[in-house]
Amino acid sequence: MSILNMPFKALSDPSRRKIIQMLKGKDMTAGEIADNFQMSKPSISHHLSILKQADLVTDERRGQNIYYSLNTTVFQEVVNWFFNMTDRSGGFENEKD
Amino acid sequence: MSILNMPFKALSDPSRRKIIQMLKGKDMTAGEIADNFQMSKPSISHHLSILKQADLVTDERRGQNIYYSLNTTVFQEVVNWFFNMTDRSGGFENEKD
DNA sequence: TAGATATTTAGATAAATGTCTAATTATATT
DNA sequence: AATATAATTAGACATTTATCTAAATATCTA
Repeated sequence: MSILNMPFKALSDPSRRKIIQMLKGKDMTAGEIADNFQMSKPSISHHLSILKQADLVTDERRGQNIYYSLNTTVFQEVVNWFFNMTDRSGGFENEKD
Repeated sequence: MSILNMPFKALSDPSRRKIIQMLKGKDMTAGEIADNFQMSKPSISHHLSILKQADLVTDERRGQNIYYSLNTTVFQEVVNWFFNMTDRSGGFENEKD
C-alpha cells in the first residue's frame, strides 16, 4: 500500500481538514485546537493522533501543553499526486499510488 | 458541509485513486476498468458510483458499454484547497472548507 | 506532597464503508 | 423472440470509523 494512503484517509474527515487549516496560521496546543470544535477533547485527541500517524502534523510537549504543527513535506507529496493527475499525457502503469 | 467533502472522501480509497489514474490516460468502460482489479465487478461499479457522486468522473453509455471519463474541474477545486494550505500567510476563518 | 490543569488512553457504541453473491436492467445479436 | 453480454442494483456481512464518558498519565504550583 502506498505511503499516500494514510494522508489521504486522514484528509477525508472535515474536522481534520479544519485542524490542518488552523495549523496553517500558527502552531497550537491540543486545548486551543479543541476550543474551536463542539466535539469532546478526547475526540479531538483522536483526530490529532490520526494526523500524526499520517505525518501531516508533528507534536512537541512544552510544559503542560502539547503543541501541534503542520508538517508541510507530506503535504507536498499529496500535492504531487494531484500534479501528476493534471498532467494528462499518458498511462498509469508507472504511478506510485 | 463543504462541497469538497465528497471528493475528499472519494479519494480516500486506493482503488478509487487507481481508477482516477487509469482514466487520466484515456476514457474506459466499466468492464475495462474492472479488468485491472481483482475485485468483483459490482464492487468496481460501487466505486465508480462514488466517484460519480463526487463529480470526479462522468459516465456515458455507448451501446452495451458505459464509458467513464475524468472530470478535471472538480480536481482543480481540490488542488486549490492544497494550494491555500501551502500559502502559510494567515488564518483560517475565511476558508471554504 | 496534594491539588489543579492539560492531554491521552481505554472501552463502548452507532454509523459508515468496502466487499461479496444473486438478481435485475439495458442493449445487441442470432 | 430468445439468448448473450455489459453493467448496475439489492441485500447481507465484517471491518473501520467517529464519537462519547470515564479513567489514567504528565506536568506545574501552592
